[in-house]
Amino acid sequence: MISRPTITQLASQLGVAPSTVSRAFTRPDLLRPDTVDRVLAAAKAVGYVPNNNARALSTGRAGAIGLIVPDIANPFFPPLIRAAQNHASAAGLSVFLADSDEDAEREERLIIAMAPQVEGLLVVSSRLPSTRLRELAGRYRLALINRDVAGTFRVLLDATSAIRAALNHLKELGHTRIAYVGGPERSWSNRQRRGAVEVTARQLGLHFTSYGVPPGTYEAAKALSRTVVGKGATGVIAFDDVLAHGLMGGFAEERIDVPGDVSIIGCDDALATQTFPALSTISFNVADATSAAIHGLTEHPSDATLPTARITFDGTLVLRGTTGPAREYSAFRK
Amino acid sequence: MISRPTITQLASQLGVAPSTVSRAFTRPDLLRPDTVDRVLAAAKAVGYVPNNNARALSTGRAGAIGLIVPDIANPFFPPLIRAAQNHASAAGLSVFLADSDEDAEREERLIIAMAPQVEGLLVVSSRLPSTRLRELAGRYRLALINRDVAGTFRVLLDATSAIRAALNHLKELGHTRIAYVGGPERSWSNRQRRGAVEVTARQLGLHFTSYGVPPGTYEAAKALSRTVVGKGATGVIAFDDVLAHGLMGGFAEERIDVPGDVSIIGCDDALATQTFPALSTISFNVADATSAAIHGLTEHPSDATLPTARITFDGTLVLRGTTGPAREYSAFRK
DNA sequence: CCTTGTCATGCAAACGTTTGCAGAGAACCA
DNA sequence: TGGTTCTCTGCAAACGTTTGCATGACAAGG
Repeated sequence: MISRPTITQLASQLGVAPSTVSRAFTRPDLLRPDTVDRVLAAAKAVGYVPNNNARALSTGRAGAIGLIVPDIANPFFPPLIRAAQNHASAAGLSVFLADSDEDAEREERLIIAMAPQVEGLLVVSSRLPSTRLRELAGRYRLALINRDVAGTFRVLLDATSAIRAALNHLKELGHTRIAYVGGPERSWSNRQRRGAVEVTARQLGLHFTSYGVPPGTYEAAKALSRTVVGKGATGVIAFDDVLAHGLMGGFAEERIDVPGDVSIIGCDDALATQTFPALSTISFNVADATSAAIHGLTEHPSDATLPTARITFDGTLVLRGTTGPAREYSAFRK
Repeated sequence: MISRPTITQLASQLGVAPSTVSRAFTRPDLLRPDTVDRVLAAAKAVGYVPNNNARALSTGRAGAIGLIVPDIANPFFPPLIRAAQNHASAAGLSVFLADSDEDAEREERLIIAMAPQVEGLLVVSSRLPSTRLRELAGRYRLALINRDVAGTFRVLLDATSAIRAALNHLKELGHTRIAYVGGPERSWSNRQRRGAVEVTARQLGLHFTSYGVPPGTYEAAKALSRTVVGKGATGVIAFDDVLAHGLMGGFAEERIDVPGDVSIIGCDDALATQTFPALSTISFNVADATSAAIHGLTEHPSDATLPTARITFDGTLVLRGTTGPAREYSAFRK
């Protein structure tokens, strides 16, 4: 910014060719070590920084990746964003972040606008229909996270086994009536988790009810809390920690004790211990998953779309303070 | 991506000059309307998207701004980030996001690395020393948010008047012993808020104590909660909602009732009603502040640093459920 | 019919890099 | 000494735009 030195100026100042300066940065192995030192020292002295745009234009590589999330305010995403930043910058890439605001059309516009400007796009928890996504993945370099579309490159956080552990745990505590409180309908994670709860409940002979909170907000979950417990569920699995937290907020207002009256397990481990009692939840290694996705983007030739791949990471059940022995069904019913 | 059409190809296909195609996008007023239509239609048909890098190289304008925040996971920032996205894209700019991780050195490295690649940098809640910041602002186009450094372009969320209102409110409720629980020491907001609480308390004849939770985390605040109330404060102002929430978590564990035993007011209005009882707090118009900062970046000639400016937005006290009449000091002391 | 002016478009240079190719020495070997 | 190989560096073209200037067409005015 503000008319910075160019490679040419630096070169003439040093009495070498521009290409030599360039190579000092990109292929130092081709130069005599002391030449490299000389160039680098001069560069530092005058504050030379390579112009990324010129570089991108010349090499055809953008030096950046895009990251699209449905809702940056959802606490699940910041750690993921941070991981993406770190892995990207380790690979010499910047990241463009965009928020689709849970809106499929906006998401698609973002993909189309960003894709040509970057080396690849990390699309997290896409709200687009699978067919559309497959089409886009055929045109652009997309790596999906938490969306299982056949024929694409995707990395998935799989809650299945952790949910099985969760329901086993609840059953051991004597719970027989289980509820699942779901989030956004377009969310693959939501459908996957609901399915896992349902089939596991059936296998274990537990009564299962499903609720939905499409907006996926704290408030909406809170508003639902009375219903959930009124129908007799004593063990509830929430789509994510935000909903779990919302349910707990509702319970608190209704003087329903957690875990005395009802046990609750969240998902994502995004709220850590910011809940009282501390939330039992399902934890994922988000950093590894993000790393895998970025590797997919960077390790494949940049002139083609990504290969088909399906990489999964299992979640683990972490028990904190919101699960406890079941109470008799009618004992606390208001 | 994946060998997209260039302006030249599109031009020869249409039988016009590349410059005509270029102008159809950038200066359509110079062309005959039907020419513009023809070009735009053809562009859409072949999926032509202007290459931002080439454009940036040619114009010298990067088409992007940078955004640096200390901790993306702090709920204060996502709404700000979102606002930045929206305002930037309205101005035809993308945004590069970076997280300094509360680390001053890392922040400086980020500024130096990003500044040359963007049209300007939004530095939010900087942790750098003022002198350093002033120096950087003299070299790069920086707009600071929530950091008051003379001689720079800065927009500030000013809590002073809201804090005065808060303390008046607490006094009316009968509170005489006020505590401030601060956050990161390098944070200007923290120092400003602490100062405001201190002078207002003095003016109102209230007993004032100050605490600090340098990491600024929920856990740290929670750990401090016993101390705060043990020393007799019945009214506490927290640096931000995260800390307020942490304190409430601690109080809940200690069976200290909010607002029965202690009243608490947060700041930032970032946790909305995600707390039980709903948190009284100080709310800011973050979107407007962000907009002002971005305007600063975009409305000034891009070949110079930003003019000195100091734009402030006042916060407003929003009372929800965490403030109530003071109890006798010893009445609930354990 | 000539001049002047306006409007729409084309030409070509420039933006700051990268990189294939070529050339200059130096070093080695016979 | 002459040839060969190697190492290092320079030259120049290319990447896809934008934009100042030039040009041609056409209309209006005299």
